[in-house]
Amino acid sequence: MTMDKISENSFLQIFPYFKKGNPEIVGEILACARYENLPDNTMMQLEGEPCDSLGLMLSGVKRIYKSSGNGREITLYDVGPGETCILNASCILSNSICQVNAISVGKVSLLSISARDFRNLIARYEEVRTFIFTAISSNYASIIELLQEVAFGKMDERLYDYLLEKSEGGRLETTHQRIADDLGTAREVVSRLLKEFERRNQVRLSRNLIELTRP
Amino acid sequence: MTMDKISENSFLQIFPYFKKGNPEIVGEILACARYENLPDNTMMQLEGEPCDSLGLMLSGVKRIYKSSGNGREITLYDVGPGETCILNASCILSNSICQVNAISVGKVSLLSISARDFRNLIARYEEVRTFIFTAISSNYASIIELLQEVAFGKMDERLYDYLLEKSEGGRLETTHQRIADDLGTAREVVSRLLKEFERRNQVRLSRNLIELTRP
DNA sequence: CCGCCCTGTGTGACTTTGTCACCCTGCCTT
DNA sequence: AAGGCAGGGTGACAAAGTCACACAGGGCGG
Repeated sequence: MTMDKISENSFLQIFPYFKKGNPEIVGEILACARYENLPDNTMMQLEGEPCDSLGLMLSGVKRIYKSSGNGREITLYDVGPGETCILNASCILSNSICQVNAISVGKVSLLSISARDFRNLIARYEEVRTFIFTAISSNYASIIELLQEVAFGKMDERLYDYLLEKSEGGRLETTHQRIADDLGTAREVVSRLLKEFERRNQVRLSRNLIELTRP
Repeated sequence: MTMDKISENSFLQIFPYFKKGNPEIVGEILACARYENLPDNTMMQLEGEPCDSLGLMLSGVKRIYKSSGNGREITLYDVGPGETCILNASCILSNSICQVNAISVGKVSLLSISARDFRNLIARYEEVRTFIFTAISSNYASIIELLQEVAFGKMDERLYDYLLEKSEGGRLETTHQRIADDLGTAREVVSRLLKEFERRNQVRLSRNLIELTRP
């Protein structure tokens, strides 16, 4: 699906929030938005750079993460279709520097709105403000939960929860490194714990694949 | 200073942000706010309870923290005079349940605005929205920084930075437990590291007191 | 004034997690 | 066929969290 436009209808499918409320908003948004297609693994934001635009995700996933500076990473959250990255918005509204990195996971399509247009929209439409406020709240909640997990959680539980959440039909195709980068730990730790799970017959391991024995 | 009212002028001293912009706002805020005085160590928010009002801090400090459920705690941030707790605001705006605990550190005075009145103010005044958006951004930044520290930081560095930040004239009157609760670690860890610092002549320790030798 | 108690602190032993330094395997390329 | 490389395994040690006590000193009731 390579296109360079999107209809009001398909936009409303993905962002149903805007169905209620002033219908002219959607027109305004589409008028100032630029449609973008990105391949897998494309950097979308860089720590330390200013944010010049806000992205409304149409399809695919944008992973927001932080780097440790010496090889480790941690995923803060994912932004999926119908969502927008709150740190991105917050960065624009406060005219500050981006604190995190963002990268596409798989192919991504999005509507990009310039910082100026976004400030304009938010000043003019109550609905846009509420949309952002709602996103902020739910995002805040997930960040606090992550912080709590990192501060107090045990790695084995966090890993097992991760497997349950990410696997489909008891299967998860990924690498240990990828998991470590999501959880904010080291690859060796993930490998060790997975091996331990295998000894307890909770999983079966092979290259690029983890199978849960009782999903 | 025990009073049950506050003048527009003193309000503007503490919240200079509202000096520019529509002057009627301050009147509106004061009209719907209730003045409150709280003693030290008073619970101001409880995890799991709904937020019924927003607090504008006038004096003192409100500590926002999370508990692990088995004895440990971590301080997310402090809210001082001229600030308002963003999680509090976010909770009201999204009509959700409070995720964190808040407690007064020392005597506190504040203006309390009911959830309804706050929603009203934010709907009507651009300035109020900007005030909140700005607070959100800076608060977000501090939470992300904390998360990064917790995920990747070394405890000895975090502790030393804490001592530098919290001490006045090279002195810090507090208990090891208090420090541990701020940093999100165990008391024993703090005690051990401080002892280590003492062996290296970086600090002198006595009951309820830590002195930096080269502040 | 004495003994008790309670808060704050010190410490050893053990577990969990992170780090470092390798190694092996199987697949892909040349 | 040889070499390179991504993914994974492992041992050894360091850093941090947990558990179980021990001890000190200040305050207080008797």
